[in-house]
Amino acid sequence: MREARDSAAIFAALGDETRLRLVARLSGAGALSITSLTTGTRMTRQAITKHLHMMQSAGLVRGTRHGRACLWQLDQRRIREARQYLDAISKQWDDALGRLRKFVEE
Amino acid sequence: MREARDSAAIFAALGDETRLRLVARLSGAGALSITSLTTGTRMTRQAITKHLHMMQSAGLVRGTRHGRACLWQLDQRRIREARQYLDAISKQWDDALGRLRKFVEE
DNA sequence: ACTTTGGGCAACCGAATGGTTGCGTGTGAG
DNA sequence: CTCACACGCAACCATTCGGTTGCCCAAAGT
Repeated sequence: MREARDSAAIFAALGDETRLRLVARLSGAGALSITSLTTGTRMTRQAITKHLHMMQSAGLVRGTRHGRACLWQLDQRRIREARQYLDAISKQWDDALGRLRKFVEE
Repeated sequence: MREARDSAAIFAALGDETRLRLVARLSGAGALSITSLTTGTRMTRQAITKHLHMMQSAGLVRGTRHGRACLWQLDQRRIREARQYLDAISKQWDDALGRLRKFVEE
């Protein structure tokens, strides 16, 4: 199984309501600037910036300067990694249930 | 899409190395007591207890008293919910890419 | 009956989190 | 050129988090 530390970082990055909303928004819009991401959040631009940097250090998102704006977009690979981790957990769980059933039957 | 708050709680519960290890262990073993979960962690039993309670309040895990031991096991539904959330994000992302491509082509 | 063993509760602690404000800076629009 | 706009940086704050210690309780083992 994948290293627990890295996966934990991804999940931690997703484990905040504000950040999850940002991810949802980015997943539908492609790339957005910080100020446009700030509108509708009743939070400061700095708060959003912090969240974005946090997600970037987790590899969930990346931002590129474009003129005087800074456009941020998802990096979908990490999302896939997280999905795979959950898949592995589910599979292991199912296997364990299967073994248990087999054990009970014998 | 599902309420962001609940999903964030699930991801937050998964977003810690210790807890993720507990989940991995529980997914393979079925049901374990607190002390048996503590062995091999170089942490106090109380720390593990706190993590378990935290995960329980997120719906990830549930514990039932059994004699003087307390057995904890995964609740796989929340893991599925988390997977579905990530699936939705991925799908939305793919759709957005598709629209972008279409837009560029026209 | 006495002692181990598995666990709960509460207080305490340092460090990280989530958020704000204030100020400085480069870029682009008018 | 000038000014507004989008952003970065740093300090600061309250709260939460991850973890420990100490004490106590009840269930089992001997």
